[in-house]
Amino acid sequence: MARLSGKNTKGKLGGRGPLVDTPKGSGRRLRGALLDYLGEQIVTGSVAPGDTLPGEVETAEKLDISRGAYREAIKMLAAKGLVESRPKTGTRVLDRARWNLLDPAILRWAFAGRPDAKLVRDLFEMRAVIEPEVARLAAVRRTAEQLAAMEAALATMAERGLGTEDGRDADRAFHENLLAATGNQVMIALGASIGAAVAYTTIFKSRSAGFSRDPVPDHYKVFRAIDRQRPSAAAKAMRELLDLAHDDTQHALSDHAEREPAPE
Amino acid sequence: MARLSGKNTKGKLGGRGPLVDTPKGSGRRLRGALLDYLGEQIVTGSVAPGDTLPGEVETAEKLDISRGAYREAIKMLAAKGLVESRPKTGTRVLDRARWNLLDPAILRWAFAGRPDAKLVRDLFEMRAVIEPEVARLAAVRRTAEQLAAMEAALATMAERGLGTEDGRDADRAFHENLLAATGNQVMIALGASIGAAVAYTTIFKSRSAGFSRDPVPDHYKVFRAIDRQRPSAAAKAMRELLDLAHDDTQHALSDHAEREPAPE
DNA sequence: GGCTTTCTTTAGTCCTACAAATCTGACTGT
DNA sequence: ACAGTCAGATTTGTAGGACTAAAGAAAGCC
Repeated sequence: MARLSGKNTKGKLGGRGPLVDTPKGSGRRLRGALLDYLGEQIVTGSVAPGDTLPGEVETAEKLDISRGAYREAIKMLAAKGLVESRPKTGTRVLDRARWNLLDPAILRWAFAGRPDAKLVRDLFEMRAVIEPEVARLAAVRRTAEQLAAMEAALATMAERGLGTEDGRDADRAFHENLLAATGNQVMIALGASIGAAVAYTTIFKSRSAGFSRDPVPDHYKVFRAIDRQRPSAAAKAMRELLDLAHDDTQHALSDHAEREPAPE
Repeated sequence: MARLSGKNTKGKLGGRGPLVDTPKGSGRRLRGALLDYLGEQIVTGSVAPGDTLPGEVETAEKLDISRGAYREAIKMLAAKGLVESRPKTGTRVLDRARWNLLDPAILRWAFAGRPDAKLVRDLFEMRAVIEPEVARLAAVRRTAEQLAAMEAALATMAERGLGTEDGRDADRAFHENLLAATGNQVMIALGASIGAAVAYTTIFKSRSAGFSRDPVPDHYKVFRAIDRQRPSAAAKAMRELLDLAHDDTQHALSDHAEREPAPE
């Protein structure tokens, strides 16, 4: 029993009310909300690596949820490598190096607030390394179905534009089929993560600069090279596409954040 | 795999028997064992994507553990994208495409039994794409400390050989410092996952062929190029290193498994 | 002074009960 | 006959309690 809801001045998770504003008996995916809350706190740095979270009982009471729900959320964080729990010691945030950074949820949390410029740069650097090779492989291994799907996606992109939800979905579909065409599970998994992460930053692109550039020609170049089974041409076209996308994103980011002077 | 009786004929989780042989009240990291058990079952394909696991109460009773512990294990699987739970519907195994394949635990489960030849090939393909670029970046960005650490690791490798635990640790340390030298979080995370996965297959290499090749010269070539800040030379040396490692691994795998005729 | 033992804190496990979600199928109104 | 709605059944979700085991810290012993 003993549901104390007024002690808001203690640990890192400090003073806030109930996690979801639903009164108390309406349990609406409580653990999910808690997970997002904690995950974001950790990934954005509100609780730093090395810190130990307050005890389970304490936190559960403060957030007004059951200990079981809290534990399940913590276990999911542990599964992603964000925290580690041991008796007596408590639950502590692990070092960033041990985080499962490619986990889509972690990337989502990382981009929940303002995007971290360094992370965006690292992601694009990774993209620049793998995506041309993805295109190269796809040019050799693609099936007719994948080719057709890419063409269809391209058509939708051209018709709707990247300003619309449908257009962005088509963009994603294009890249997904491209990845699938490699037939490489690892690249598919990695590409999906990175693609999702980059998609979060696309929102900034659309907000700040308003898509001054038409992305369809670049994509079409890639598509045509893959259609004609020209590996090197596909890789080259993809490099160009990425360069342009990177430029746009950097522009958008620097427009959005004068306060972050690129810590290098 | 004698722990829980042979094959799963009845339910998907088949057999019975306590998960850990500790006598029921001695809770020795119960959830961890359960997690490994379930994860391996899923990743190795004993329960196929689309299947729904038996109910929580039923399974918990059968495995002789509490429902809470079982739920926590399931939630960790869910955090890795392996399963999804919904009321009434139950918990179902997600499609492979939604798995977080880069998660170290998933890779560990994948290599728990005999290595999947296709996965090994995909991993090496990915390595071949990113590691030369990692070396290229490291050649430009490496610090003096990282250089020293790599040299020390190299010395240990030369002294102890890859047949020893120390030698393998040094190998890992070499690659870790190489990754760190890129300064790219994403590459560090990905490299760590892939490196760990490849390390599992190294066991097969050492078992079957007995390391006919001395790996130190290849590594030293990479090191020297990075020391002298020659990006292209570093990338080239890394490509050669990977080619040799790939050859060795393929050899060892085909020695070990005549039954798998490369499904391509 | 160094080693061992006990103490105490905290996560780990278990249990029971109830709430919420959601699929199924019967029921009702048109 | 058909569609929409509602009750029932089933399964996960949440709650809150008690107890166990691990592990650091302090007391005690040699």
